[in-house]
Amino acid sequence: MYALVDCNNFFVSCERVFRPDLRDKPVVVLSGNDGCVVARSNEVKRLGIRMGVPFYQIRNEVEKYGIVHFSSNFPLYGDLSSRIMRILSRYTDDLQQYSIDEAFMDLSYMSGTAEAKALCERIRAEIARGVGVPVSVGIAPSKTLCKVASHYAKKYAGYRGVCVIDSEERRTKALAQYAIGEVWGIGRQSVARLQAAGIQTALDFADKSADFAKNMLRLPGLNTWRELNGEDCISVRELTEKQSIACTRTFARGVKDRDLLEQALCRFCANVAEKLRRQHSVCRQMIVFAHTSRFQEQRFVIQDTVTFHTPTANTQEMTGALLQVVRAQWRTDTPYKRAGVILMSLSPDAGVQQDLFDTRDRQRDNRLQQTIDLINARHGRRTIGFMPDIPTAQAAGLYDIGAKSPAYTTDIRDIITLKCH
DNA sequence: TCTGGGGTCCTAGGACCC
DNA sequence: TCTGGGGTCCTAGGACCC
Repeated sequence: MYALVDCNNFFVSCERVFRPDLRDKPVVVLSGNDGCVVARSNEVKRLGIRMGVPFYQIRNEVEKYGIVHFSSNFPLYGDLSSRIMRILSRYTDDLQQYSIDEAFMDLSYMSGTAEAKALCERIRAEIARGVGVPVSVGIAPSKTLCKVASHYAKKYAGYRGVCVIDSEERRTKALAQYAIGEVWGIGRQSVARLQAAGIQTALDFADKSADFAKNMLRLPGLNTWRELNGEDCISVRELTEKQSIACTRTFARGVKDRDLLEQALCRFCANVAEKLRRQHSVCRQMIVFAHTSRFQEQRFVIQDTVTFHTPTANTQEMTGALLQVVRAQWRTDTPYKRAGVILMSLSPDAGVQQDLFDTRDRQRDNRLQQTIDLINARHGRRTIGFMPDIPTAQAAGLYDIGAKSPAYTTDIRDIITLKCH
């Protein structure tokens, strides 16, 4: 038996924690450069504004209904998320965090679903009181059914935030009203194929044979089919050790200056390398890219995959390789709109295979890197680093973040002040 | 004019091995 | 003219997720 704890309209709810005046107002949170809508309050959902729609396309609605918008503030969301996860971890030995705003709790130690439901109601109240974010809970024997249950918990106020699927009758009733495209793991391509075969609801699919599911959608589809039929067979990888680490950005305006592009990429590189070291990994491959707008007819691309013979987590070494790529492929007068660094083929930093012909003094590199990390940990991020880097990305005009809320919980300068009279 | 970012898993096909 | 069988590993790309 699992419980899926899922935050309602997470980013919007985070903003509302410190802006209670917006609790019943229409609110959206936007992606980078205030490009697209990535979170909507219920009021906004009711207006029919779709997830992912470009913000400029809803200017009229924003004006008409007084929709309040925020640029995304990940330090805030990440911090509130970890507070919620900490609460959840007190009630299970096996907490599987699936994303920033949801986690599965293994509740098989509970005696029955009534007990589990009561516990989840308490957890829900504790999170509301301790963090201020509303959550919904779905309880069921498989993760896919938990997703279905949490959907109903959100949709119908009568559930008071906790919905349980614990009998054959409840399962079939829930799946019969559940559109196939809403099922976890069934995306657009799969929906098209299934609908062509006459399948409309989750129950239509669950009632077919295992062979049908496998032939239609391969192994992942078969697993979804099993889960819909109550079998627990999808595992969620622990979030702690990443398989790949990326930092990519779209620039508000095209970058035509090579120095500026190099500075931006070097900062991305410093970011990913830092994350890599924090999880005690090294990488063997690094993808570096920069390209022009994907909405333009003619596209120009800088892209290369660098392979490190000796896997590394050293910012200096990675930065050097990155600059070589940019300098080899750079075109003048090309407005690069998006760029990024992606690290792949990660492995633990203990037990790195040495290269007999390695020319770098890795022990020395590591001592320098550790010292830099130590200084930055003590005196703040990017107190020192490797050139080229940008002192402040905003100063360089690379991004638009006009409506970002303060870092209420992660920067002492942004802490709220209470005035008591 | 303006159109995000960061992940995972699976599969097919090629290179290579004996 | 005829041209094996059974594997592993790696990679690119697709599909999907939030």
